[in-house]
Amino acid sequence: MASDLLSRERQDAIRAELRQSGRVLAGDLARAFKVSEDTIRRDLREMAAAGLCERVYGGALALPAEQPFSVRTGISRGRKQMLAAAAVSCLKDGMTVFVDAGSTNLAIVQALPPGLSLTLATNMPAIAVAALEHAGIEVITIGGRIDRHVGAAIGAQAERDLEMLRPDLCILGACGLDARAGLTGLVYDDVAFKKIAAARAAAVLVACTSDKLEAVHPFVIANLSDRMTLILEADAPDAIATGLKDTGATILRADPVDG
Amino acid sequence: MASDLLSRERQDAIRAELRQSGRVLAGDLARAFKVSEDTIRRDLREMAAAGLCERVYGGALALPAEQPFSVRTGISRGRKQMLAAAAVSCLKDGMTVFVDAGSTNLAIVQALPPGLSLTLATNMPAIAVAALEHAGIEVITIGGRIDRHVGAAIGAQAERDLEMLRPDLCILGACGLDARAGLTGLVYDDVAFKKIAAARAAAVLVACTSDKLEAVHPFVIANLSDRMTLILEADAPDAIATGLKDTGATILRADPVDG
DNA sequence: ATTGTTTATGCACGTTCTTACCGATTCATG
DNA sequence: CATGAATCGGTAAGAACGTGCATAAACAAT
Repeated sequence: MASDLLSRERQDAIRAELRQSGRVLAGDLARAFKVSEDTIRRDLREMAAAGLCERVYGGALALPAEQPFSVRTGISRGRKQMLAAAAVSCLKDGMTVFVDAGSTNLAIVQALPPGLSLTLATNMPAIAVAALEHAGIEVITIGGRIDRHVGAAIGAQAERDLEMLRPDLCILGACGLDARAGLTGLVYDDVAFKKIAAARAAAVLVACTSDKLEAVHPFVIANLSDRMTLILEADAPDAIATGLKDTGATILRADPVDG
Repeated sequence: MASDLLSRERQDAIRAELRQSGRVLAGDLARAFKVSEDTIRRDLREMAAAGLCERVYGGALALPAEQPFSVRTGISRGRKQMLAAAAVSCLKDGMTVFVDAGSTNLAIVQALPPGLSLTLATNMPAIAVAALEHAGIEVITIGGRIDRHVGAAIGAQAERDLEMLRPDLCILGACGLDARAGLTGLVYDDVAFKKIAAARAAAVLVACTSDKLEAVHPFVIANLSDRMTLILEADAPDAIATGLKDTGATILRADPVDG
């Protein structure tokens, strides 16, 4: 390994190693980069703080890409459940629906009532697995390279597969939702995919937890329009809701009672 | 098993083992990880405190909730686990592997050791989800209509996706395995897909529970040849094993001991 | 050029973590 | 109830850790 790296380069190299083998040891890295273990520890601490790895005693581990679902799903499962219930009301027998990646969308699919018959396409394996639990659903997967961060297929192959579909409804996973900026996302390839998916559907539905409201991310998925239905949580501020409604989108509130 | 694991990694490995076989013994784990039983006991205590397992005298049990998988997987879980361990020994870092549908193959993917870096393609969403649990694996899905009976994408679109791959190894799910009839299957579309998958790979591996031995189904996937490796259970009759070996295939026996 | 500021690094220190060993206790089983 | 295995709590050694501080390099402003 090279010896004279900038700290940023070193961290990138650590990230690469982490991606490859899933784990790094502080001592090994210090020897490889010919710096003190203190420096490595500082790097690992920073990377952990930035959410790039999990710091453990002795080194660091790559965080399981599954974290978005197992952890995030667990944290706010109750709230997502309510969003899901509201989303289900927009589905009708016989519809063809494309379901984008995201833990909220996974909750929606899990919450589908038995007996509903749909054709459901998705690029996220976990959603496909959940959909297969329901007897009435015809499942179609969009293939391609799975992005660990998103947990779903995105990229050229996935976009090509998408072109076989003209769904009645596209259920998009949101990263940021803002009346002016529209629907925005963090990961470029993911956004590119969502954009195509949204464009091909007759209607678009976004179920959005309150923490995503008024968030603006660097890449634009779509502007809000009357083609869109937004499902907000019961506690979403009225001011924001009316602001969103002014864009022409349909606003649904998740029912606060039960869970 | 690797010897020099971080404590967190060890606990993750225990969790994986717990997910698959449902139970672990303190003594076995101590031997497998080459640490004292005290250390294992401390791990199990912590995991139990964190609600990740149930501590019992002698080891620990998986929580009932941790077994969300299909009925078929559960039936012969222990035996599949042993087949999986043998199959893992055929995989090497950097390989590109296509993994066909099947509960045995799902067990294989779940049993992959942490740190192994592979490119893994599959047509079965549940396998993709399992593969994403492993940090070092690049996952590619084959899209298409999901056959409910098979639990994976088969049909025209899936076969088209397959043409982008030239895997080093194809891990096939078997329905019937017989020295004369070769590898056979019940579902026509599924067989057609498997046939293409097998033809495109440099080598083919089949992990086969004993109940599939000498079974002959209506559709032929492939004849046995020296391109094939067959993994049999420890209790498979020797007569059948030698019969299979005469076709030129490599025969591996799943080790009955250890876990 | 010089001065001050920021950043990266290494070192020293006390602290925390992990582990193995030991003794006392509890448990499963005949 | 007797016995051996499994368990728990405590302890000690050694590794890993974080913090504070000093040094050095990079950079901006004067």
